Amino acid sequence: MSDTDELLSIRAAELYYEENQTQDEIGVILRLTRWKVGRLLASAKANGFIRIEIVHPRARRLPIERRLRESTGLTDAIVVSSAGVSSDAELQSRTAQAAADYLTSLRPIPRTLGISWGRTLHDVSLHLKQGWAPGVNVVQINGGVSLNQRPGTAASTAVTIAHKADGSATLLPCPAIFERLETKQAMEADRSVAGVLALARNAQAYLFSAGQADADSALVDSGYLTVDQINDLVARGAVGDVVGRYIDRNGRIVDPELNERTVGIQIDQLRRAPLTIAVIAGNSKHAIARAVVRNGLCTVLVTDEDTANALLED
Amino acid sequence: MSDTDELLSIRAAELYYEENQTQDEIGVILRLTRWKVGRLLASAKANGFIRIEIVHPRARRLPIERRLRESTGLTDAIVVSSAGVSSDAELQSRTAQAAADYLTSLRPIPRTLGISWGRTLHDVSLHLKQGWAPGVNVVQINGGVSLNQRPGTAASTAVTIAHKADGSATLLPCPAIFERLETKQAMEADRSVAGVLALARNAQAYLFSAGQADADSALVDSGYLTVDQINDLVARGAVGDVVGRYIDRNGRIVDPELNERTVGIQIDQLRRAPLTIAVIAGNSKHAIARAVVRNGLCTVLVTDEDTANALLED
DNA sequence: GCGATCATTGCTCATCTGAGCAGATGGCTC
DNA sequence: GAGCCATCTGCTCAGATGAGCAATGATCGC
Repeated sequence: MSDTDELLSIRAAELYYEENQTQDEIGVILRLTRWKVGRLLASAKANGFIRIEIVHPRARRLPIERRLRESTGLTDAIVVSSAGVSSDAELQSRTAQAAADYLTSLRPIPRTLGISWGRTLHDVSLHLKQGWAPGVNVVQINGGVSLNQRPGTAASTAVTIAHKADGSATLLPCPAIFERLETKQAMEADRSVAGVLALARNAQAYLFSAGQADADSALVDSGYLTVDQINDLVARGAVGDVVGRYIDRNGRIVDPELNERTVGIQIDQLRRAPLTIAVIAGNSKHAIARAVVRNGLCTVLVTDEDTANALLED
Repeated sequence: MSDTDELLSIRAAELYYEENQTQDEIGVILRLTRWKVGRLLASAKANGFIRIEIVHPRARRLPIERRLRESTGLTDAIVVSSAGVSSDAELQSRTAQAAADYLTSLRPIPRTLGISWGRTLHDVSLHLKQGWAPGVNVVQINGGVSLNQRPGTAASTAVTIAHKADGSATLLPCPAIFERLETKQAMEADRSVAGVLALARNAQAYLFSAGQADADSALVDSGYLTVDQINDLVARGAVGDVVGRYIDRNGRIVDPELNERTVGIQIDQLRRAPLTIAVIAGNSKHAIARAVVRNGLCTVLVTDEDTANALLED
């Protein structure tokens, strides 16, 4: 397009979008036919001079969602807009809200829903509305009686989600990671735990988040791992954890021995499940999000715009 | 609007603006009539959820221009968009470009144009296109043979503007500020200077910028004033200078003695002139811009979006 | 419970707008 | 300078959209 046409297209856009003039009226002002004005406006759009943003906490980015689905093979992708977001906390809250919306609109409604725990899922549980589903059995899929007392523990998340669905919660009453393998095996052999794990393995759908591998991890917070241990995992290639298990960028378990001492369903069970919803948001989680998506650990991803764009850049 | 309607309006907006669906198609997806969809979209706009920005160096903000005209009584206001601008320099360049555009489209074309000098006007002179007007006599309206050698001096600005209009430049060959009043009076009495000043007083239009009152001022740069003097002026209420004369927020001369030693047309001559174009941009110039506009020192203001909004906040 | 009032809904109609097409325009080659 | 190709322009026509209006439904005071 010529230089003067470009300038004209900007003048036309000002009159059209800011002054709400019709293309006809603009034509009179700029001494052009209305068809020329229409073409100028189209070219302004095509050149990216017109930026339309939906500024709202619940806004999603459908084009990015589509590109994500196409490029990754996800069955579904939910991408929340980061327009007008100032803090990472706000972004995570928006994403949790979107996950809650997605769960609510899910059809068919899963009879049993396996969930992990953490700050993100706790946030999702808070955003769900009372009666979001008519009865769902929520099953905890990895251990996690928090060692310290804070809101957002595994139990409260599961109970809240189940309660709001007028359903029941089945808790996994044991730590996330045992110090000794024998204790863990003994625990798993116990009927109460084995029954929950069996239920967890047969859940119709899974909802989980993922943590980045750093000192802020919920597993460190809860006292299961030390910062030193995390640093060691990172040195060995860990990008983050999924259901308490640390994986590298290729989706492989970083420390098999540690993995053995971790209670909960295996990564491979997620990989085989038909409906696994990952909720991962925030700038620090790009790496783990990439590992989860690239290695088929989820079929549905709920995330934020920036993380999604990072995934698309591959 | 109800909460669910608000959410629906966002969903509709996503489909309409990001996916280019028709309101009819959206109606099918959201199980609404197309009229409902239209109303939802209208309400999303009315609530400010839809933000449309024109991202282009030449983009202007017509609604802000209109509000400025209405609230200040300016005969014209040109406001350049600051969308996508990263530096103050870029903003000033855009504004200079807009001023050049305004000059070019000015009708009737002024036979004599009085101009001040400074970085901004130099920038304007560079953005003018060869042949922007068919002959204009450009007259310098305040003294300013720069004491050091840099591009952007008073003379080169006037000559460039005149040259590009295939016109002539009349320079005011004397300093901006004299140290002694007697020298200044003697100079003004000289035919060569007096003639230029008479021409300057009778210009059909004026084009000038304004400087903020701080150490970055062009008058300090050029060696006419020291930083200490500026600080003193600021302490006495100065917000900036217009054609070399420092004024306070009420448009009054801050230091009459200094003013007497300053060569050029008086502030009051600007106030009386029928067409005075002020070009003022940048975050540091909000105060002086306010002083210029509120006190009727210009009839046309060319500025940036942020400065304009600052003016509107009064 | 009942009417009055006000917001909401579905509709008609006029206007606005984009797709597609034929003719005009303007370089470019030979 | 003739002819050709690509681009641009103005147009028709159909689809998309907003304004305005009557019907419907909700809400409130009595």
